Amino acid sequence: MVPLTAREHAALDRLEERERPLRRGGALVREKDIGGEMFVLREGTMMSSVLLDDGSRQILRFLFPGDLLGMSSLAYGEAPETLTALTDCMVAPFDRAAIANVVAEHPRLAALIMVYNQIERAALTDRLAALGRTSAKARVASILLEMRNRQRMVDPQLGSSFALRLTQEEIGDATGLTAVHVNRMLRQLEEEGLIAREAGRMTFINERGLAREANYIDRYVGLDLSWLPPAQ
Amino acid sequence: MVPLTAREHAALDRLEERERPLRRGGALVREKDIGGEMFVLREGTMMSSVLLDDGSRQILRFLFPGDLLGMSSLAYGEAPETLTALTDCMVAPFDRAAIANVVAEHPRLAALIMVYNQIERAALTDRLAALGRTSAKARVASILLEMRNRQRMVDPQLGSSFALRLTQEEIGDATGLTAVHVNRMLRQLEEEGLIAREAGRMTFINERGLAREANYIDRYVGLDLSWLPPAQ
DNA sequence: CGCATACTTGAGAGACGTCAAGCCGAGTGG
DNA sequence: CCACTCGGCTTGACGTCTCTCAAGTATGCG
Repeated sequence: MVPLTAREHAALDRLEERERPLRRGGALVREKDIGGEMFVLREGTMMSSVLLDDGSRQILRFLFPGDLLGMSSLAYGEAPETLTALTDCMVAPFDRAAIANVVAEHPRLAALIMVYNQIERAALTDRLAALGRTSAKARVASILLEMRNRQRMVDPQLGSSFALRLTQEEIGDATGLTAVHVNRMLRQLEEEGLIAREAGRMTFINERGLAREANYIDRYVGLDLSWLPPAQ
Repeated sequence: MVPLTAREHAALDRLEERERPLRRGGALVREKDIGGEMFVLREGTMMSSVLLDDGSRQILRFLFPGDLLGMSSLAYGEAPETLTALTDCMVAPFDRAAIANVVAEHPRLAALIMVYNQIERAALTDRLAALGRTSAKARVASILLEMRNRQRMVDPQLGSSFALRLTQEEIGDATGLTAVHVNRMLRQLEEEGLIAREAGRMTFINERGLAREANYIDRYVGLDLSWLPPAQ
């Protein structure tokens, strides 16, 4: 999005110099963990979630390569959310001192982290509005669009057919529904000719109609970075 | 929270040098507004909300003195949310160049803005989990606790009795409920001896029980700022 | 081949929404 | 001072969306 200087590139490379693999299903951070480590997701798909004390789970966000994980450590000693791998992943851990260094030495990178925070915030508020004010069908449709669009940022030639890689229970935990009802909503979307499914593969038959159903907004377009401070 | 240097104080004062009053009910920013102004809320209570295209509204967050408003301008050219005054307010506008200057000149203040973003993020994810996975009664209870705790940060001697200053419709728009159902939930909380109400005044009779009902977490405690870079 | 995990479908229940009516207090204008 | 309106609160009856429970069907894996 923004051409970086050699010094900025070097600073980012230092954040990512260590690598750590993570198995599908593995937890990178659990709620209330202490340690304050943060990560760059390099490969794979993850999710962040919270557990309520009746045992139910709310998935907050799906994470894709390039995302920053665990930034809540900047404010809290205990992790407020769990980070789990949906597929085999590679992450690059770094600590808060590394962020302190970036902020002190690379103001433009610090500003880009703030931009990242705002994009994530907008995505969270979109889901908040979806949970509060839209129907089950709309919420499921919006998860489908979100997963495809975010996968497409990693693989730009991804078309209208893709591997969702979520169980119906995970879709339910993201949308505030039960797995049973997610199933019914998927079938309805299928019967209405909006999507098709075969063996975990999802195909958008009528993407326009799906987006209309879902009220979906892509928060990775419409960015305006003209204000960034000069590189240093 | 953190003792600031004279230079840092001066930089913050520069952000707040202009002041602008706002009447109860007035809109400071509307969705899709262009302009990218941001604000510090100095006095009063505000809310941020989005409108869905069926006309329903979701309130995302309530805002209190000291809060930063409209930071989404850091990422977007168009405002993604509306900012409305719940009471008469005073705000201090600043522009993105001011943020660029803070980031370039005052790394520790930049880091504090990141901390602020993470606190806000945690509050949003709490509400997300509440909407997705808790009952109507729990959501209403959690709004009551949130409003009291945040008012108490402005006025530390505020006790268990306070002016809520929200209509039942506003509570509904924040919790994803109808005003009618909010009314029923308030009455239930009252009948269970958790709260009392008289003429817009709310009193917590059994705060412990209310917090248990609500699953409420105060996101302004448990902060860990030990990592901040040195002042410059 | 047996087991676990995920998906599918039906029937019935419950939480929350919709519609409608009435009430109350604060302005406001005659 | 009194009608009048208006926004907000309250309550009942009824409808519907989503959940729960339960059973059955793939699919993959040791």
